[in-house]
Amino acid sequence: MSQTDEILDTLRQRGYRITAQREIVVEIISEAEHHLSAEEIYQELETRTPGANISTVYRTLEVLWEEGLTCRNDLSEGKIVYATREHGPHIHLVCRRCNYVIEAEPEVLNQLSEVLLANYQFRADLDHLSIFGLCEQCEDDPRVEDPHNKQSQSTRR
Amino acid sequence: MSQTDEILDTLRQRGYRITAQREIVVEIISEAEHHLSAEEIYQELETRTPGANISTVYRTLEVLWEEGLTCRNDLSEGKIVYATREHGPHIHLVCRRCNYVIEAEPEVLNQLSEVLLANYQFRADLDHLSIFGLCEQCEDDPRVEDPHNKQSQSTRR
DNA sequence: TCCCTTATTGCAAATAATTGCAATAAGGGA
DNA sequence: TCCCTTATTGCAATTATTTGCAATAAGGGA
Repeated sequence: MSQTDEILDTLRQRGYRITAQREIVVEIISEAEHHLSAEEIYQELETRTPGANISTVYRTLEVLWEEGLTCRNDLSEGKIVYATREHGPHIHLVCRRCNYVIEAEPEVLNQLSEVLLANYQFRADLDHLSIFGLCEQCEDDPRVEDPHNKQSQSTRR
Repeated sequence: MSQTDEILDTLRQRGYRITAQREIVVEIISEAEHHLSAEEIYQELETRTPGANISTVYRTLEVLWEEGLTCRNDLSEGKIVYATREHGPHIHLVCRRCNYVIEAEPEVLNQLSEVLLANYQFRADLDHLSIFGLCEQCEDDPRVEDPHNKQSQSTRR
């Protein structure tokens, strides 16, 4: 069964109604090579079947995320991005200074996952986690001179 | 030296200008008992010195966060909330289904912190991390019946 | 297959957050 | 202390996301 159908089936089993809009949104995310913003998904939806509304896209994405069927990440791109949980998986180390994103192995979180479950009975979504912090370059930067580093910020890499 | 002055001093040392607006925003966050939204900070700023603009608040909060002087969290409250890093510290386990938040000990992340630094040269901000997932109740919920659980959702706890 | 219940949608309005730009003012140097 | 540079602000407009509500339609039952 395809990725798309698996997700739709899960939704159906959980009592959600399968609408044309939801089908296509799931299809778009499943087929995507990389993560997509709500706006991008809406644009693609428009080309496939015009007439839908972007609030439907937002609501569909919310359902998919709440049901654990997609991941949703703030990668400092100015908007939230979405992808299937099969995409990747990797955790995102996002530099809060230069916005550079390092993709890290999710295995580093295995122990944490167990601890949170054992100590807090919390089943954490750790594949695709976003963690903010400082990359090596920003950590080493002498802060006093050019603290905002506007020029090199965008072209640092 | 007070919390407020420490933060302002750090900003000054890093080349930022200390404006009246920034002073008060830092003061408000430092004195706060709990995390605050940008809007709440703006309201408080208005009572202390009217005339400032909320975009200044947003920009100040961005600087403070980028400089590692405050934490910024999405706790599923519909808006981002801010607090000093001294507040707490604790990590937030946010249930993606019922929005319940468990406050967990940051110590569970000690090992992760070391691994990220050693393997990726990334200095992660792990105190005050938000992690989404499922709480015990939502994990155990039979999904097929009443998947949205609207009634009990808000009153579950 | 048709009908009924009610989840879902489209729309418009509201809220949250960001941004461009001209005016202002912080802080270093003379 | 005054001046100059330029970071920061206020304002208005823009973008991102959410929400209330009436109309629509999915899916189960007769």
